[in-house]
Amino acid sequence: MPLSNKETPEHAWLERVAKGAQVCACGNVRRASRVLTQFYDEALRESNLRISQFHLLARLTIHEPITISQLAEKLVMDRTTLTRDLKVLQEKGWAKSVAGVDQRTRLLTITPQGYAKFKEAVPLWEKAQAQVTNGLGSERFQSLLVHLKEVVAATT
Amino acid sequence: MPLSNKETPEHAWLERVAKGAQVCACGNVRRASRVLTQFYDEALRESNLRISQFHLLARLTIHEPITISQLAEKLVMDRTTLTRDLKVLQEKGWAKSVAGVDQRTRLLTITPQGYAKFKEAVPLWEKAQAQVTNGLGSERFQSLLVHLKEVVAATT
DNA sequence: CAAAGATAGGTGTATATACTCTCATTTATG
DNA sequence: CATAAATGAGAGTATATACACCTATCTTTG
Repeated sequence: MPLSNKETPEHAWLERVAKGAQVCACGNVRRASRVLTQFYDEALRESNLRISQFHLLARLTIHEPITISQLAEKLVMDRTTLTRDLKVLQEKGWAKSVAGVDQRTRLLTITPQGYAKFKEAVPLWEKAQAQVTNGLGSERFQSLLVHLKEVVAATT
Repeated sequence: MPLSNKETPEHAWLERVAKGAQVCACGNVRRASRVLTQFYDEALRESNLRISQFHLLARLTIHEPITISQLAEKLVMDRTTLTRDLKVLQEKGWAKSVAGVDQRTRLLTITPQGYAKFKEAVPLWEKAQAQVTNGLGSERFQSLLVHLKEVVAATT
């Protein structure tokens, strides 16, 4: 009688390795990313803004006018991803882009409606952020931020 | 002469808040998720497996046979997302699903080709994982994992 | 200054993610 | 036992993400 998959030494080895993979740095960060994104998205729900869009508007507020490539670098995000994300913001009237002096570039700015939308979402974000920092405790939260920056620096 | 956007008290306040938003737990985790996903995807490139697919195969190895909802819960992932992710794995012949005794459920299993693909990617994953743990140092890496689990627990 | 190289950006394609709605099946209830 | 409530899963839609490839513009170099 042949061994079933679950009984082979091969499977036993694979299963042991697979359990080890549960400490994957990437897997754990991706899981946390899913959970936190849902948590913040829910908190911002009534503003009709997603947390990813909130982050973009915050960056535009600080850095406008800025080119797509420059903004992508600040967000450590692929340039073409940012192009698509910004398309949504532009369709909603929260951001716009005009050609720069260098005709190859597009200078991004936030619109008055974008400012208003960002301002509307700020207290909702603050509430969510407070829940997370209180849940972890200030010390562990600071530690998490530091470690995340370190892991980004170590793999960029 | 009217004030430009950048000169209004309103803008100054928004800019100050936007800078504060750079400590957003969600934003920092999402950024780390992008960076780590690219890093691990690049490491797994020659196996033609993405890190997300590697995680799914690892989970199937451990838990098969398992229903979609049960697996989604283990991954802290939306059920409908998992349905779509698994569709890709099934098209590539690495996983399959059959109806369970309860005719509403679909029982997921990994195929021999799925085992082979997972096994092929293991050394590539190990190398990437070692680079991250060495880059951070064992102590900080352990600390990061603990904090990520805490933040997931605090917001789930 | 014209041609080669470099740079900024967009498009095609594929995958990942989740919410809402719908359908099929199962379980609970009268 | 028939109907209502609950449950498991898929489809429609929208957004996020990035790689490979392409085009337009600018800069460098002969």
